[in-house]
Amino acid sequence: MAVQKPSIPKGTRDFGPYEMVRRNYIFNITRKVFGKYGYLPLETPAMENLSTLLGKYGEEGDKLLFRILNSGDFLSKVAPSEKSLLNSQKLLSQISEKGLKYDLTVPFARYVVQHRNEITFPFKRYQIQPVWRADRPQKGRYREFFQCDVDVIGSKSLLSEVELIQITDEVFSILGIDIKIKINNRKVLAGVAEMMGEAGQMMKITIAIDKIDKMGLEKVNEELLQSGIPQKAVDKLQPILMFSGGREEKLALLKNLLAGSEIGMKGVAELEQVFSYLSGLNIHSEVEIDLSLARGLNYYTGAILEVEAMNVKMGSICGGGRYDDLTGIFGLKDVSGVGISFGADRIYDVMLQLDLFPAGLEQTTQLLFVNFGEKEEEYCLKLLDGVRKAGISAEIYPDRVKMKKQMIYANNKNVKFVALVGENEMLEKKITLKDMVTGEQEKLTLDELVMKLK
RNA sequence: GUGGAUGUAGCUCAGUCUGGUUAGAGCACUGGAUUGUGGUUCCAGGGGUCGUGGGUUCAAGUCCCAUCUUCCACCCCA
Repeated sequence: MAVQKPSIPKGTRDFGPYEMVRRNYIFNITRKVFGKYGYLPLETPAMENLSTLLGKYGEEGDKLLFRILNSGDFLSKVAPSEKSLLNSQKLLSQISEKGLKYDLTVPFARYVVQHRNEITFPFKRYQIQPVWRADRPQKGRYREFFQCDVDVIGSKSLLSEVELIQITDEVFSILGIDIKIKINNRKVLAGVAEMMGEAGQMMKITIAIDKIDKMGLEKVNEELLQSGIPQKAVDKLQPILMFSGGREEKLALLKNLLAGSEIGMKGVAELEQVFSYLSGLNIHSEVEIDLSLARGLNYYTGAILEVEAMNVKMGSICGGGRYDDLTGIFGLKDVSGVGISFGADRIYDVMLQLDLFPAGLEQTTQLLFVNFGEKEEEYCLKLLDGVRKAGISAEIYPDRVKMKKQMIYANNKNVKFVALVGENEMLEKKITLKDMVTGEQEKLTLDELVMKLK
């Protein structure tokens, strides 16, 4: 058989020990903070039935789903008339019924509905797992990446929104990343569309607001007109497009503009309530109303959140929001949820760029016993046991090879101390301990060594 | 999905424009200087289907086409 060059699929990565200790550092911190706020862990399968996934993420999302081919002779059951390439959409639905999960929120909703009788509501869970998207990879975008989700489902209280902001603030403050939390509300966006007389065009309008910084007022207006929105409606949007000012002014402007829209006013009230709760708390990060924040996932109905890192160019590192009826599709009505998702891979990239990982994360072995030979091996094995029982991570070099090789091993692995036990030490019942940083060495008893390293 | 760049040793890259002996460097690796001492130094050595497939040519790492990979921008997103 010809030797083939090993490789992994586009947009996926191996995580070596260097990456893993740093990734675990992030995961451990998020887990700890989530737990502190009363969230419990959950895991769901890597794959879901396509019926669970399709239609939840918009048209774009459906395209980005990884589909899994049915097992066995998957073509045998397809009618010959549908095997033609022209029929690919129809064909696809018959040869594939499972897909890799696209996010953690939809499988979570599925779980909640399926287990509704075992769950005590409000249900607070966190979930740290990989998700897959068939996107074209680029900076900070992977086809397999990890999300750390926290959600609370079964409560409409805005305290949950506030709690998510607190969690976000705490996690990033521990990690050392300066962030800006951007908040908006789908009800406000719906109100804006309603006020323009274009209630159905909320997404189009929001995308246009989003482009104002990049393209400028004229181009945005042009694009709106081109996409079939009448001049009269576009005119009504101008105050928002041309707006500049702080949070208070923004809220005042919205109240004024959306006075005729019940849903819009509700959204504004929600925003105000959240900020009122926040005002009494000690939040380090900047929290800003961003009217251009839309978020593509079409299950959001209330607050929407996004986090971006300051001082570094990277897409959003967190995103989330409230979904009033995600469980409705699976047959459980009137259960509102809200959650936020931490993008572990982007957070990792940001921390690497800003050099925020603490030193010494990968040091595992504190002490290495050099292997001098058969008798020494046996003797060291007992010492090793004693050292480990004292809680010190230690190992013996498994092969009786040249000392130089063993020292290089210790050095490359960042082992802090090396124990040298040969004939002399065995007679004296001592251990020669070498400090790999200073190069100094001294003869100690086992007890003295344990005291020193503990 | 659209547009642009990229691919040469395990890694980072030179060589490609202007085709012509045996394709180079640094790092890493192996052995030695040093048989109980690593991280510094010195010496020696191994390692390449030049991403893959096709074409042009007396001759292709170098020119042409296709394809894949990675990266960047757009779209969208974590």
